[in-house]
Amino acid sequence: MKKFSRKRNAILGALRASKEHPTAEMLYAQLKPEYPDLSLGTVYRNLAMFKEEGTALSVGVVDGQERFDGWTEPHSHFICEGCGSVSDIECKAGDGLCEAVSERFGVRATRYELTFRGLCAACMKS
Amino acid sequence: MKKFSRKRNAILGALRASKEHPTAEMLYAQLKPEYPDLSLGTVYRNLAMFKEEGTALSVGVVDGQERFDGWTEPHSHFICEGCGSVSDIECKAGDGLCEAVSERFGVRATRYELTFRGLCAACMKS
DNA sequence: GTCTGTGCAAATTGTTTGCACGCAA
DNA sequence: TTGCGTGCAAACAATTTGCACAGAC
Repeated sequence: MKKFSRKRNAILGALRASKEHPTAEMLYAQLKPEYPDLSLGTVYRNLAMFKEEGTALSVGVVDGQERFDGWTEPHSHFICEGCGSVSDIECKAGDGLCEAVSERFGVRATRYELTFRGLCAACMKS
Repeated sequence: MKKFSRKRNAILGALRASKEHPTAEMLYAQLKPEYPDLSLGTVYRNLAMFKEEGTALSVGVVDGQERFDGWTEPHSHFICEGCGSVSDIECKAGDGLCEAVSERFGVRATRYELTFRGLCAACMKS
């Protein structure tokens, strides 16, 4: 039976409140002041749990660190190759895409990720 | 000035010949018999170089290991969450997508990745 | 009291790097 | 001969894990 935990709650809250698609370290750094005895391992453990149960999802690994997203509605992402920032992209391009792929390739595709790469507005200036 | 190297050539050849979107370790294991003095570091170094110059590209990190692709024409991927296999998906969905995203979000999107996830045919049976 | 959640630090693992030597130009 | 390419092993860094204790039920 899964029990309540104040820290787990705080981690999920911080993840959902963030728009920067944070890494485990970012969440840890952000929560550490309020929870001085928080441990990085706990952040990793809970993020893995969220991902497993679908409460959160992974945007992928950017510059060697996994980025997480607390917004689970279908949407796309833009990753800046200059500064590594990740932002949301509204893009309702592909309803029925999974069905089409599943049928055509003999698999069961349950979801897809559409990720754009390039330079963000800030990095375009430099 | 960049010089020719027999091993680099072999690595690129093996990558291009493979359909399994191999990891650095997979390529190393495959080439080791023919090149007994091949080193894993060399495989990593050359893959990084290929990625940098656009000769090859990264499919992303699957189960903690980066998967590479020697086929650089635009196409999509299917990743099986059961066995971690990666396969190509023909999908010419989005011409003009980058332009649309760039304009709408004020960034310069130069490419995008469309990745499906689910279960492959083999894993569906179990 | 029982059993899940956590801190802590050590262990693991994919990847990178420094250095001396090998090989292409 | 010049200098890039490589083997090797050590270094690194993100993540995982074992264990004893804390906190939720």
